[in-house]
Amino acid sequence: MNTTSTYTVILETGYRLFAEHGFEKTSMAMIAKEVGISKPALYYHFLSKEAIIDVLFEEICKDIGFASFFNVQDYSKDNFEEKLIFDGLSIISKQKEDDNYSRIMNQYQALGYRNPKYSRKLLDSLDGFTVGFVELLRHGASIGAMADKDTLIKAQMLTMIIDSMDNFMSYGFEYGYEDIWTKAVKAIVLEDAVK
Amino acid sequence: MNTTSTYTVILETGYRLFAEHGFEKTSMAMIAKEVGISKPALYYHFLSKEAIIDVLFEEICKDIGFASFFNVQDYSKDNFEEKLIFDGLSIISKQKEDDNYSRIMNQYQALGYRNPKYSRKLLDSLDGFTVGFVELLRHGASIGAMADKDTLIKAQMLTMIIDSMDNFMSYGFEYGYEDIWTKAVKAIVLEDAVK
DNA sequence: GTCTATAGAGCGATAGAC
DNA sequence: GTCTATCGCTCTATAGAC
Repeated sequence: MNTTSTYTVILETGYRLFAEHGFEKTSMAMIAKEVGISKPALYYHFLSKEAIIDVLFEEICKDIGFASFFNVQDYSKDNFEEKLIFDGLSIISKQKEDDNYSRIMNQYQALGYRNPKYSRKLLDSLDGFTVGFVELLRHGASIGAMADKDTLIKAQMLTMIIDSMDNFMSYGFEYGYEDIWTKAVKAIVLEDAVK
Repeated sequence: MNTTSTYTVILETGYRLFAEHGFEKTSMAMIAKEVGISKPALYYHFLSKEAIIDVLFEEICKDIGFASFFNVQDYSKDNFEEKLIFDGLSIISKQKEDDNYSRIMNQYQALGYRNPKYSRKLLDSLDGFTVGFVELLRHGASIGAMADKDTLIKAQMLTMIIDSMDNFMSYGFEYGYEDIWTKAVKAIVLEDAVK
């Protein structure tokens, strides 16, 4: 695929400008100017502004699946806790590389409040994490790495913490993310020594 | 104070319309029409659209302090864990009463990405929660209700979970919030039996 | 404090030529 | 596939009367 086609340049430019100024304050004229073409040329490639926003959304959603970060089959009794911590931290690392990501997602979340077309995919993505964590924790229980208890609640908790870390990081909040994730995982894996 | 003055009606109407349609898609004409006055009358009360948004932000920020939900002096050794769970759940309850709240905050977050005027207060608010939790956990340690260890990390974790629950709830995610919060608190209070 | 009327700018999108 | 020119609309904000 030609990754320097006008089509692709438009998408990359749109991603950057949308993140920087927001969907509404980024006009088609701004995108066209930044790409170096005229407005009608932009409309030749995309039927509307919404079309650009939607195609970008599709592309982003492809990359944020649970399976991109966690591979259940690699988890053994010996490395379970350690690997769960490591894979979670890899999400944090990826996040640090792209400042624009959270800004864009914040806007798709806003769109989702008013249009189920966007909320459905966001919910699916988060649900994928929860389902993935459930599977992972069940696997952990089956190999004796942790207790088989409250798996759904634990999975939901991990999902929320992952999502929240993204959020806080994008806002420049200087939290001890590595320590928080580590503590959360340890609390969940080691749980049930008490109560 | 006259709570049915035009000024107040404008703020209440703005809050509702901004939550429903977003800042950008809510025009001054829409607000004026909904309030039942003309556009210039609206401009008599507020110098600009941004002024309405800013005054609303001030009002909202007043209500979301840590101290509104947690009172450190009420926590004793006997009720510590139970009360921490209860007060956290009271935030969830409040959240459930106002669908508009998270939608509005999502937008102030978006504004904060591009204007420190908004991000500063949001960061202060979250920081207030972290500082409050640190104080609360230190108090818990001093009265022997929990271990005096990793207090900052624990406080940050609780802050993130509270914030994330708000977020997920507003999106209609049917999570076991009560159970998640309860488990998080227990994990933090009971921690250090191991490691 | 509220109105009618309007200025002035920017927007998404298109016509039609090349 | 790209251009110049422009349409039609909506927006924030104001002038000036009452």
